[in-house]
Amino acid sequence: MGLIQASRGTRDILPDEVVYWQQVETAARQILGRAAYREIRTPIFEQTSLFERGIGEATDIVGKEMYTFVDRGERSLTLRPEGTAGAVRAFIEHKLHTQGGVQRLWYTGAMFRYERPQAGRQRQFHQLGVEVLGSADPRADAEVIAIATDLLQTLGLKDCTLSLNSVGNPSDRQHYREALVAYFQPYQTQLDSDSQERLYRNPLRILDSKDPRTQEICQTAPSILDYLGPESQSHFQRVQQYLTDLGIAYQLNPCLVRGLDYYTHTAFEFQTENLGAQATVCGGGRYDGLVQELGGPETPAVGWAIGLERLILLLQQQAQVFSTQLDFYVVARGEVAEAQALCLAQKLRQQGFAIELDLSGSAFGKQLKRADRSGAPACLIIGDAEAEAKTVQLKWLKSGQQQVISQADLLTQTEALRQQLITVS
RNA sequence: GCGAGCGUAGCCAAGUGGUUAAGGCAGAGGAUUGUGAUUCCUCCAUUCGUGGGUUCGAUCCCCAUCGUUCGCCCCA
Repeated sequence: MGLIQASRGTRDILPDEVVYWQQVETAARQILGRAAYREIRTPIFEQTSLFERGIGEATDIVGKEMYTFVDRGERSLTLRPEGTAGAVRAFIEHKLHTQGGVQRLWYTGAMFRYERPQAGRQRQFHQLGVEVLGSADPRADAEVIAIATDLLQTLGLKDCTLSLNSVGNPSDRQHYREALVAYFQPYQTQLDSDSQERLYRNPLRILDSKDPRTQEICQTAPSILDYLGPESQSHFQRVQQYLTDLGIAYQLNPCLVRGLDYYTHTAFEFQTENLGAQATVCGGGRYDGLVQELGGPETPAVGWAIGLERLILLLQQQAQVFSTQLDFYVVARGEVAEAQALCLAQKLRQQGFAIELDLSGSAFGKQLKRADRSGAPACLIIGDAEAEAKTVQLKWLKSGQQQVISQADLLTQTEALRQQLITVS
């Protein structure tokens, strides 16, 4: 019918759903604030080369998923596909390292990847992420994981498991990569076609193939954990020890590899079985080389990102209801009464009450029905008689009890009103 | 980028190559001109995502397109 719809892979978040988003944002602000993380807001688009260098030319994100365009000044720009590159660029550009010590940052916002939409996967989606810049201490790894755990738990997320791995430093990984290629080569023809292609380009990826025969072959493949040098091993051991000290359960998964080139040492994911193929709710790890790669000083770093659409899908599945709580629903009929209702509603709002004013002008019966459905514990009724006497009928919807009170008293006895609202609910 | 399924009102849906496209929820009005439940009555898709084709005739069959869902790839 020619109506313009939201573009493919984008969607509107309507008021009923926004309450979930606010719930997440409020919890995040509180938890991150307590841990001395500070919010950073970076641009939605960046120079294309930032992502090419930061994420890695060989990755799918850079290879086929970026929203890249040329602007009127002939610059190649890209809508950010993830948040880390921009945050690190800002860190370097504004020389935040000169502020000394460790920088703890967090961000939230829209990200863009050109992919086939699926449940829990869109072209415009939202992440909430943290980055700790300037610490190589394994306690930093443990801290970010603990904060993610805390946030997910606070939101009441169930059935979410933490997978943990180490991908070592670049030299460990190089040795491991060679060993893997050597192991897989004899099986080359038995691997699924995707994995055959990955054999030389990105052999680590073969490990998380979903093809049954490939998985079988992977069972006896060499483990990255046997290729970690002493330093990497010690780092990984300490991360695990700290998690145990924190009482955080995790599962070692030597097949866990991250998609982006910049990861080193710790890699982790929070996964669920309730999202179909999109199992990862939160993914992160350490990226000691990225800051330098982007032209900054040598700066170890660790962080994670939560996919908010996925998180909120899970919260909705758990049927948690967060409704905006109304205190009074105001109903009026008649010209004078309607004017009084308008003013009374506004004055009560100024006193801190949450008020919905019925604007329909329809019969009291209809207005009362709406009052009932609004979820407000009580309603205020003003008709001709009340308008004349400058009073209001205060009706408690649960009990049906009703009392007459003067409009002036209503505004001065706010403490008593508040008490009544509390006892009723 | 590849493979498969789906698209009938705000929501959930039945339906058939043949004049008027079930039903339910929600919504509006009324019975009740000042009080929430229940009940009852009335209204609520000139049209079946969009465009084209086949046909005397298409919501139904065919093609294309858009959207969506599931899987692969990949990722949050």
